[in-house]
Amino acid sequence: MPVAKPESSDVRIIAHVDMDCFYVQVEQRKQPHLRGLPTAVVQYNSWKGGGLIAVGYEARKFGVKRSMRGDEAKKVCPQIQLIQVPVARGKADLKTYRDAGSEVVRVLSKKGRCERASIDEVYLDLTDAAEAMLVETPPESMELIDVEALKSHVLGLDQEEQRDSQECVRIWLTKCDSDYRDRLLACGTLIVAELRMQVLKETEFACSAGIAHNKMLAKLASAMNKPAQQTVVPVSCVKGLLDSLPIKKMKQLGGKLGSSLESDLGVNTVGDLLKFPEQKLQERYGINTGTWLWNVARGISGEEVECRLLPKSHGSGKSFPGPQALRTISSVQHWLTELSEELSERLCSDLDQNRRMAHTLTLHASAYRLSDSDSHKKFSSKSCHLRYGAAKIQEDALNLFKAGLRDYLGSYGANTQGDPNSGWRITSLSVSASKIMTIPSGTSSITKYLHVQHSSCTSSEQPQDNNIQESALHSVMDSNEAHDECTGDETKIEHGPLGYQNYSVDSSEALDKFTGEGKEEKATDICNLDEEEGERGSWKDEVMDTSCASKELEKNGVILETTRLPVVIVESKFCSGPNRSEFQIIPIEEQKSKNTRITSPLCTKKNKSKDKGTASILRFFKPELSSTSRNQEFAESIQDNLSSADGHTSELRLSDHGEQQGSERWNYKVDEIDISVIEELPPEIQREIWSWLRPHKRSNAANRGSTIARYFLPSKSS
DNA sequence: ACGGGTGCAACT
DNA sequence: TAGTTGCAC
Repeated sequence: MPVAKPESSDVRIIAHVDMDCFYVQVEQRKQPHLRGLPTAVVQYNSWKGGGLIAVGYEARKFGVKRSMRGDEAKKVCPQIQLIQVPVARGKADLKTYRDAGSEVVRVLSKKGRCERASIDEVYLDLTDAAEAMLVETPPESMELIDVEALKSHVLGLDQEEQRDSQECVRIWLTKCDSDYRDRLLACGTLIVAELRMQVLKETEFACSAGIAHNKMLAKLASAMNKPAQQTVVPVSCVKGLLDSLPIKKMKQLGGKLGSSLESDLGVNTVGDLLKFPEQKLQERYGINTGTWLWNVARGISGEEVECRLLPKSHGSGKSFPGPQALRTISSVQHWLTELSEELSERLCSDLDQNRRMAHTLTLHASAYRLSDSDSHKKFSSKSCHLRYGAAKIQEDALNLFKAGLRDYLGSYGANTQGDPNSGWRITSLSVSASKIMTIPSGTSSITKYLHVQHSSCTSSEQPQDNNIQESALHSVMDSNEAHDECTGDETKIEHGPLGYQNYSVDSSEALDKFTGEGKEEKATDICNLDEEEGERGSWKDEVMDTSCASKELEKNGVILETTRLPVVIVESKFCSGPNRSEFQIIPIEEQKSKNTRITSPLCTKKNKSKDKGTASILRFFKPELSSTSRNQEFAESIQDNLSSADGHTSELRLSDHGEQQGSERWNYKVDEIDISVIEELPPEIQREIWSWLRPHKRSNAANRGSTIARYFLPSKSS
């Protein structure tokens, strides 16, 4: 349910930019001969011609609608060009469109705060830019106003009836005695026109935009004149706009809530909503939603434009309708493999391009039982710590699925052994990765980093918010290395040739769910780091703790399980410059400072006693191995696991045992920026790192230029 | 047997 | 928190 946020009294200039039939444009750019032809993008051409997911404006004239099947579209528009969505791994692959969306964001984010709202929509907060323009070059001082701005639709101007509507707009834009808010809006209009032209020039994509004082109105406006046009909402016409607007047109009211307003309150337009006192709305829909609705009726929306250019999660899913429903574990396994591979590839790109890592893997499924056809859905989603590498994701996803299936079949006690025809069907599967966090750039001092990180984390009410951390980190980061999430998507070049390609992560508590123990048992596996402990634990304490753990590791040879020093090896894709150090320590932020679950063998007797399997990473640490052979093995390991998917991704799958424990709390990565940071570490750790890194460094030229980095995490045991 | 594939946010 | 639900494109 929507929630009301107080609207600040300060005037804001917000734009909503919406790409016109985006997928179609992407295809038309790829195949220019399609331009001007009725075109639609379709996925899965097999059943009834596939489903349309985007319809070009030429095709719309024929009555072609989104959500038509390809066959229907052909009926109403025989000459329609149906372009299929690319298919990879047996499923639709939207990468092309995602990447095209990033191109647009790159242009739009140059001016003002930018929020990527979806694959083809962006919100901009242009307040600062508009204010600056009003001071420096107000519209009335301009000799020439671009025609694109003059083509704007300004609500309330009656320009549609005017013969020279552009002249009307010019007058409106340059009127210097109008309301201050309108004057700012005029500046926003000019800025947005300019931005849209830039988007067109740099990407060849046309877009529409709405310019208003808040997101809600901007969004509303952007849809009013399409394609390739922009609409402005002056304050004075808000009421007129909303009065007769069907309630369901409002964002968030297109679903059940909107229907409820219609049927329960007889509200058909936003104007109708004005009659209801806030209290009445609250009584019916709760305090938050009630207030939100009351605000909606008045065009009030305090929602901020978030500074976010990158998605907060990645998912890969597929549905299996009707007869395609999956009926065996092995078919589920097959599809989970496909989905996991796609997800893994996207995670690797994200890491590579944006230095971000996801921490949670979630599996969603839909199912039904043959016995009762009403049993659809309710296949509970399951999540676990995310381990990188397609094989691991697939393995974990399968286990999550099995857990979900057990839940699903639950009391029916049916045969869950995966044999066919045990009465269940799967109609959709998806794997997704969330809790994505930016890896901060190198610091000159791990210690400093930790102090800052620690305090900023623990003082934050919102552990999810990494802006706080980011800004805190900037204070200790080399300025030229400062990494701004805000521009993370678009400033990769500024990160230099560095890129993180692949790595294998430590371990995860994922699988302990599936080892047969119930939840009670699992609870004992988890050391909750409560707030106080988290804050008390000093950096040194934590490191010492880890170094002790790492000794234990040496003894029993179970690195990932016995030390809370999970290792990540990262191969740099662009690791180019000969002058560039190959080894990097980069601290990885971990946002959760409170209640972080640490599943370490040091705090669980169960884990101590099991997991005797040897991680393959260990090979690199075995003292009897010469450094050369370690290098060799390392290189081989990389090669062995090279994934050929796009020719420049590869995956390291270092450890492959199924019962890993531990979730990182703090991670530090060895970075080229300042190798001396290693010297800040306790001697035990230093020795281990150097023994491992030095040979590598020397032989690196012969070693395919791999950049290697280790993450390790001192964490305070409870 | 379906718009599918994604993604977000609030709620519990 | 993990898991659910709703919404949107």
